[in-house]
Amino acid sequence: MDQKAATPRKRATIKDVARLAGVSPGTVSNALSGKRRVDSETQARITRAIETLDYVPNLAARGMRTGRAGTIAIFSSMPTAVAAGTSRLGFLMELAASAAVSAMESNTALLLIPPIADPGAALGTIAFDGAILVEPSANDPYLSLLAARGVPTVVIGPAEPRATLSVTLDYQAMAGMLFDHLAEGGATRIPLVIGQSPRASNEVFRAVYTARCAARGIVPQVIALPEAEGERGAREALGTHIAAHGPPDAVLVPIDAMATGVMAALRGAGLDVPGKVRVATRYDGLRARSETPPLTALDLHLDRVADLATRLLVDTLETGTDGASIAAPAPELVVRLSTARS
Amino acid sequence: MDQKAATPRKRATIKDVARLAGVSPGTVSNALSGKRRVDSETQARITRAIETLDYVPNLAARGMRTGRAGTIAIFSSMPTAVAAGTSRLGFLMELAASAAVSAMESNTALLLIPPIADPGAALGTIAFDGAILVEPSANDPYLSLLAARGVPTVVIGPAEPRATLSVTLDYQAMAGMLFDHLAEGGATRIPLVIGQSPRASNEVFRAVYTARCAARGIVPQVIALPEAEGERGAREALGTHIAAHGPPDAVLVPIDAMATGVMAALRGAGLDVPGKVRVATRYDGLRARSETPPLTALDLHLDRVADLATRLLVDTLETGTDGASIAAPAPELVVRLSTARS
DNA sequence: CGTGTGCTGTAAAACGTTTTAATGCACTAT
DNA sequence: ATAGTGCATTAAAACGTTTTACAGCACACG
Repeated sequence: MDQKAATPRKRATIKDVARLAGVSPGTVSNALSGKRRVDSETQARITRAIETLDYVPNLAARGMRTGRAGTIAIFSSMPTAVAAGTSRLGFLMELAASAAVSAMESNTALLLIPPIADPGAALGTIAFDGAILVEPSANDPYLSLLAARGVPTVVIGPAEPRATLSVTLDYQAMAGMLFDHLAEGGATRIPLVIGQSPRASNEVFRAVYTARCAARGIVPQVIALPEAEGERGAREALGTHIAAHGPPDAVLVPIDAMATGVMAALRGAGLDVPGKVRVATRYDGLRARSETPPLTALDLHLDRVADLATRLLVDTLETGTDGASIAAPAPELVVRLSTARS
Repeated sequence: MDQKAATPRKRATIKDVARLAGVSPGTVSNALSGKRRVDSETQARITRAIETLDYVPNLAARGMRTGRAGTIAIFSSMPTAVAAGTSRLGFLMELAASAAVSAMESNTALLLIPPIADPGAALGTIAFDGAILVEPSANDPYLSLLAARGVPTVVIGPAEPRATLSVTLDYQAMAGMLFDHLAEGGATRIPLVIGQSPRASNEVFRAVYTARCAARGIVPQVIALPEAEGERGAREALGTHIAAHGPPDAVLVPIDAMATGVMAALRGAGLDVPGKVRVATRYDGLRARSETPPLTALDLHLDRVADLATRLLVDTLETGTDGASIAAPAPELVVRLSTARS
């Protein structure tokens, strides 16, 4: 039964095809790419030759000539890789999955680049024509590296002055929707639990939060802590906060890892959700949904966001035009049990 | 402020480096790859030249010479792309995320290949050295295509005679663990809701199920339906089943989309989970966890599975040795509310 | 002295495409 | 007739590496 390993025949090249079809390699190339007309009769001979020889073009050679790799890369910056962990990964993966199919529709393949220790060195190892950068932080190392290498890059995230291409997420709207939803039940004690790093997301949420608090005449309670402490940090911080200031009516906690901590703290304090306290977070991912009760969150339409980003990128690559900035579709509130009306 | 677009300087080539360092291109190549010794003093001159010229190797050219693309691709076969949808996607993405970091550790990038309409054509468009194929179906088109192209492929899934490389998932163990867990409460009416396509997963689950039913002297109730009907199909099928045969004690429903349908049917019939009926599914993903109540499932250790597969693949690529088959780590039961003891 | 033997280095030949400039060739318009 | 105009095709030059075969040189060994 052991089939002898088929002779490792050298793969047919474009020259072989040309010879068999009785034309020059150049003509075969044109027939393949459609860059110039070739007579329909020779066209036919060529396709026949391709079939019989089972020819498949050598992409490295083509790439060398054209200077294109036929791939785009999706990055998540995330210097503190480990801390962010699965939750952030879900966000990225949702984008990646959609980007992959959009890219494929444009005859481009998607490279999934995990957070890496030495971006500078690694970038030289990977061939790609353009990049999608997900929620870069304040002054992200990737952004400068990619710019330095002259790689067209579309940023998914906050409006980023350094980026020529972007699909901008409206953190303002997100914060507003979540806050209003929590406040509309008449809540007056609504702490904001948030990361303290200088990401746009943190800053905007904080700003909107304080503004709306002021508008409603309720006193803001900002609990900022390092992202790295995530779940545990949020649990402890909210615990001591409750001890000091008494129980809240609601909690706005954009980062889902922290939301888990918040839920634990509330359970610990014997505060029923949503009975006593209503809770909402930002990203409607695995984490928000597997909480008990599941958390109200935002549908950010990440599939469409990824699709927009990918199309923008490949368009730019193809036309060579200069950048553009597209707004992401408006987020939608997904009301779950954690904010159910009593 | 508007910085004039930097002159689009042509990128430095290895020749430029050679010239500046006063050596031949060949020597630079050797210095870079370490394939041959080069004098430490010239080595130093070369690295200096590389830095001042900001040289970064042209990967297409290198790839053409070496015949290596520096990438591996991860595929999910899934001809019926849409039907499978998000749930299956989660499974794939979990693998992909881990594979991406493992690959990167081996200086390889991971291509995320979505299900595509015309695999045969598309494969010629993408450059990769090896492939990871996730749960290929009975006679998967990809498997033959990849084999025909001579691309080393590791299969994650059932033991697959056609594959020389694989990380095998133990469906037998999975089915056994889930069944025993459901049966151990003394349940005697335990329908199996399952897909009817000839995937190994379906077949093994069915076989184990009937065997264990026989062992316990309980009568098997197999409800097989097309995967494509997924959630809705399972809901309707279980509904009519209950009408005909009365309520079950437990339901074993490996495919998570169908599990959602099963939960709906049970709710419809007024059967409390886990009070009246206990339910378990296979993949512990978004879907299982966001069910109410969340479903007992299996932790398949997909991160380790992906890591094994990736390492196996790059090892094979590097050493050129022949295939091997590795067993995936044993699955672990994750007991959730859907099978809580009353 | 003559001959082997390491050690660094080089020149030049690939690798398989795409692209550029040129070549016929058949027409049409003058 | 002559010149001009497309059109389909071709020959050959790139593209930037790696690799192969060879050369020089110093040194040790007989």
